[in-house]
This record gives sequence, C-alpha cells and structure tokens, in this order.
Amino acid sequence: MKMSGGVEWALHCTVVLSAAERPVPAGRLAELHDVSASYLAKQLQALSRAEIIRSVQGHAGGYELARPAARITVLDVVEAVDGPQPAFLCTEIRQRGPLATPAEACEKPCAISRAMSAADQAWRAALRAVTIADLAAQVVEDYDGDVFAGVRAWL
Amino acid sequence: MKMSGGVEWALHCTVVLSAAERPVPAGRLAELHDVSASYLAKQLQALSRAEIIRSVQGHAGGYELARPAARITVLDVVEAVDGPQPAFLCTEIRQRGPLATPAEACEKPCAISRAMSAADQAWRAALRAVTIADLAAQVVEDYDGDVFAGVRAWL
DNA sequence: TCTACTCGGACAAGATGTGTCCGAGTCAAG
DNA sequence: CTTGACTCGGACACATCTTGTCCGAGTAGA
Repeated sequence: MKMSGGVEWALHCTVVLSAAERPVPAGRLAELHDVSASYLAKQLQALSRAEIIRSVQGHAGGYELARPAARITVLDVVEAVDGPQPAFLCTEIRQRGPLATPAEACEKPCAISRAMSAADQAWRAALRAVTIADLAAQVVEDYDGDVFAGVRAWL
Repeated sequence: MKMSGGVEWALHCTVVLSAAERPVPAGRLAELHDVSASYLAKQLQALSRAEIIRSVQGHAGGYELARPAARITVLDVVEAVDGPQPAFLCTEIRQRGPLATPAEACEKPCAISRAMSAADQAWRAALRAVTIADLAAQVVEDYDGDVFAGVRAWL
C-alpha cells in the first residue's frame, strides 16, 4: 500500500502554479524543488493529460493551471498521477475452489469488497473536500503571507 | 496506489477461521480458495506475527483466531499484511531547493501532508469500524445462513 | 528564415511485491 | 518410549511496477 512519490511533487507544483500568473517551465519547477527534472516532467504530463494544467508551447512556454485553483481538488491531482483505480481490487475468489459460490448469486459485491469500497469512498471524499486554493490559503496562514511573493519573484 | 493482493486472501481466511472451531492447516485454506498454498502461507505468517491468528504445531495443528472475531477489525488484518505505514510519505521537499523553508519553521507538517493524513485517518477509521464478526454476519445475511455449515463440514 | 526553447512520448534500471522451496519443531499414534 | 508424519517458519528466485533518463517533434519569437 504505497502511493506514487510523484504525487507529492505534483501537489507542490500545482500549489506553486496557483500563485504564478505566467506559464512556468518544468525545468524551473524542478530546480525550485530540487528534484529530477526528467522525472518531474512525467508527472506534469500526467496532469496535462488530465486537463488539470495546460501546456504552452514555444519560446516563453511552460505550464499553467487549466482552471481556477478553487476548482481543482486534491483528489483530482492524486487520481491524475497515481491512477483512478481503487487500492483494493476484488478478484472474486468466492467463485473459486470446491465450495465456489455460483456466479448467479454474486450480483452484488461480497461483504469484504463492500467494506473496502466504503473505506475507499471515505478516503476519496476527504481528498475531494480540499482544493488547491485551500492548500495555498493554509500555506499563507502558516508562513505569514510573503512566501508566494518570494516564489513569484524567483520564477 | 495499489494494495497487496494478499489482503483479500487474508480477510477471507480470517472470516473462514471465525466459523471453524478446530485449527485449520494453511494447505486446507489454500485448497478452499484455490490459491497458491506457498504464498498464502506468507500472509498467514504475517497474521500470526501480528497476533491476529495463532498457530498450533504438530500433527493436528493449523491456525485459529487468537481472539474473538468481534475484537478483530478489518484494519488489523490490512495493517498486518500490507504494513502499518500510511500510503503517503511526506519527504519534506519544502526544505529543499533555493527557496528552502528553514527547518525551524517546519515544526508542524505542511498543508499537503495534513490533507493527506486526514484522508488516511478517514480511511483507517472506516476500516476500524468493521469487525470480522460483522463480515461473517453479512455473509450469513446475504446467503441465508447455511454457507458456514457447509464450510465447517468441508474443513 | 532561423534559432532556441518548450513539451511529449519512447527507452533502461532499481525496488517492491509475488511466488516457491526446503528445513526445524511438534504433537499424535503405535 | 520410539517413531513417524504433519505442521509452521524463514530463506531463496522471479515478475511486475515504479522510478529515473533520454532524445525527437513542435512552436513562438527574433
């Protein structure tokens, strides 16, 4: 049960992009966080494919948010980078073995699958309740505001 | 974000063990579910190490629950097999790069880490709320009760 | 027209999960 | 009491996925 480490990078980058008004190249974001530029590019491509960020080609290009930060949830980013499928996949082992349950009696998921799905729903709901704008606001609250000004100046 | 597939096997085995009053060998459980006996043994060992099930050595040995099914939560089994660590690990990338936050200002986790931890707590709470006894009761409710009698007879 | 910069997808390496095996210990039967 | 067979437990390869890297196609500006 381990989430892709790239999720952390993607979330930080999304928060940074919410504070920048010009497109930011992937290389600049990698330098800012001191991580591998080549690998960060992969995560940004995933975000681009999910239409969370938009790529601007050419000389002064880079990445920018595709919609307001208040409309991007943490769940959006997690699903874009880590995949949308739930952590638990029921393989229907109740239909195997000498005492296999007949397929006709398996219309609804088994109790185990239901419990895991409920937990997954709770997890997703918690991530859906937080937006990138919320994260940015919390950062401002934690560090007295001028951090994003410094980031903007550095970019 | 993928959980170990052995979790499903472990949960099914725990529910079956809650219905059996005699120790059940690992090989019998594997045959019942039509899965690899060698690999299932590994999961059962993990459950044994976590003191969820207890091993009985010798001729008529096997595995049995270490405590009543009502006192074993789904979270216990998941953590025993899949590991107790949360899916998201904060690597403190805010302390890296040219605009690194000084370590003295990082007493409490960053906003991103807090959001992920909250979701993790919600997930764990949902799994902690369901016990193996609950699962067994739901199975009885779904299939009109005599399934466990069949299992007991087959063991 | 040209150049330099950008993203995008295709290509290896390491780590983790998966699957298997054989040996040590133990209880039951004779 | 001896024997025997059955049990678990940990150590050993294999497969898959995540991680990490590279170079080529396309585009905006000079």
